[in-house]
Amino acid sequence: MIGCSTRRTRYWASHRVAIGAPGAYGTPVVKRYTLRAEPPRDGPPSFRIPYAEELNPQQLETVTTLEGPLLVVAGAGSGKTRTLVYRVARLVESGVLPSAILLLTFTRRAAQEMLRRATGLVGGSCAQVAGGTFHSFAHQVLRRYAKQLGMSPGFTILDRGDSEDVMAFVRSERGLDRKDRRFPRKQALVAILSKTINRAMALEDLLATSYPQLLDEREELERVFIGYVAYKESRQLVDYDDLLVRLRDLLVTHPAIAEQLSRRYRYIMVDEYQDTNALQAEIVRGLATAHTNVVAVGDDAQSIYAFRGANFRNIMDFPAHFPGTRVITLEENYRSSQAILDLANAVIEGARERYTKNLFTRRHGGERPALVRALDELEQSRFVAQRILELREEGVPLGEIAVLFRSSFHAFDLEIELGRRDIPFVKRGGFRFVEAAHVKDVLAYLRVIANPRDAVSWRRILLLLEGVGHKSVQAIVGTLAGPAPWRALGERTGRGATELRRLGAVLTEMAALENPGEQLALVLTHYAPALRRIHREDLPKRDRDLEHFATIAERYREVGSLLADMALDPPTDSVGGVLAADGSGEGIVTLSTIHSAKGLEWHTVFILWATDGRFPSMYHMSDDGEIEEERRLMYVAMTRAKDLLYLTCPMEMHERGMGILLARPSRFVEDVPEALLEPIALVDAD
DNA sequence: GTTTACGCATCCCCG
DNA sequence: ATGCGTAAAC
Repeated sequence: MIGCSTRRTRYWASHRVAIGAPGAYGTPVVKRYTLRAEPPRDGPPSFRIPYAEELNPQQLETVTTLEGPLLVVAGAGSGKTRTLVYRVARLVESGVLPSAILLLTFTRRAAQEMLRRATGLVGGSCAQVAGGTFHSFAHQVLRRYAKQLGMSPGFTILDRGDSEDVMAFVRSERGLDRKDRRFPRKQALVAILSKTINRAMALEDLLATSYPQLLDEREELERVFIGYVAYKESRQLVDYDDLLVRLRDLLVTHPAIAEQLSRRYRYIMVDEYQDTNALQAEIVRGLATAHTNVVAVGDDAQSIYAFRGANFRNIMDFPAHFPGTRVITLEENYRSSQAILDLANAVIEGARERYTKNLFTRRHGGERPALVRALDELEQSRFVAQRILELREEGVPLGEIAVLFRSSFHAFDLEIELGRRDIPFVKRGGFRFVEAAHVKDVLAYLRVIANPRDAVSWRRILLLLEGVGHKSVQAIVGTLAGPAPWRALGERTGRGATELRRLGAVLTEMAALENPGEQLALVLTHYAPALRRIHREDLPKRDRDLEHFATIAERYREVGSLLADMALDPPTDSVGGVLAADGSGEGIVTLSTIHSAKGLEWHTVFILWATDGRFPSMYHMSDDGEIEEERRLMYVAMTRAKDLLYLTCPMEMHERGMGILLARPSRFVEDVPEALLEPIALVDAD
């Protein structure tokens, strides 16, 4: 059973009924037979790994407590990943089948990395361990049980841009896009709906607390959202939130399936628990019906995804949902020097709310973190680039250096400077290449083959045709039917008939192929003229992107998994500057948003734009909760550094519409005792 | 019905 | 600075 969550679940289920979803009524009563958990086995197992020698007492307790609910509050750099890796190894060494372990992480890369390390430890393969993000796990389960849910296994996953397209369509259908009618934009609509779902709030309550100016529009908003849900439902479209909602609903309305899943995954571990939301917490509870072997690992001081509906109080609530939870706290930091930790601790101590632990380290001393005041952004870039070159001279490999920032665009100028000085770097986070218009176009062709009812993609590829606009698209999409609707395209007459015939032909040819690489080759040939006609600027770059995409596609044997990965785990790295002539093995500099740097560490870390207004960002200074999240973000950024930490602070900010503003250092470092920071002023050589 | 040029608001973090 | 909706031109 779903335990203590039953009442709330019912509320949500009936809330869904209101917007046209199947309800939770008539749930059959299932008799339960509890199987004993494994192990115990006969006699104590013998372990190859000397756990007690390699782990501290708290880590050891985490690793050896195999049964029952466990909450691990793990501070930054406290060996959290290491502990999880050893726990997987311990389970396997204890005779648990790898396929009975479920490891839910924030990115798929994190899961893969942990399993790789666990495999190295136990000497056998941990590849059978189920792992990934909540979204990818939900996708797998929904595909497997699609039939019972009345879904096609080939359902299409909408990314945020797709969701916005659908929302814009529904919005204009209701005549809300006229200028005299003030109504939220598509991005805002998607954000509002998503928040009601991820925070489990009624629309009215969300509006009252977060969007009071929209209270008068409540009924119209509700109608738009109903339209949005209906549009998706009739076309086998599933957005990110649907993946979680449908998995949760599956667990509630199909107890037999929940039981089956729970018996299959006897050992569940959830990483980064502070960044899960109410819905994800409910999924965890729904999976733990046949047992309570759930480990939640997280750090309330590192919660940085509230904007996505995450709630760090999930951590505090965990013991209430799982009676008998053992709580273990990891407070020893193995990563950072004392000087860096002192600063980070001082920043987090300024928070309104007390967090659960204080970090300490045995790495006493260390160089004081520096606060570098630069005149403007150009000077900041010059300082960072020059300092990186000096560090390299001093023997710090480029791969051990990272530059972190609040927002992707904060690094634009630095990227130019690094390129000018031939410093190789990779940028993570921010704009992703699958979101570029030309890549989305190409993906749309593959998507209509996989799901012929995917109207979002149909609209996209039809609009590419010359002489076809919104009205014609509407008419054509209305006539599409059956399992291979592209066959009918050639039969249309009038404007754009030739183009449509060409499109019909290429889709027919594609449908006959199985291999994603071959399908894509056809698309690229077909798409080339449209690309040149529509996206005139940056042609060479766009060509390179598509080539890049082709090499990715060739790695897949099946289109469905290619499309799912592009939506759920898209490639984020875009290599800029000069590629490392990497005979040296010294790696390349990492440029990353702080969000994408979660869980990583470097010898030297630069934090750009530690300027009030940029960090904390101006858009997040209105309410206390948001400021607190910015503070935790700063804490996360600082605790990525092992030995050297530089905060750079340009004193001039260029703000849209306001010209140049004089600014102060971030309030988070201004409030800190002076002794913790080394102030540095920049002086020009000439 | 389709395309394009122009004024307006909006700029982040992400699966 | 860029992308959106809207109005006038093709």
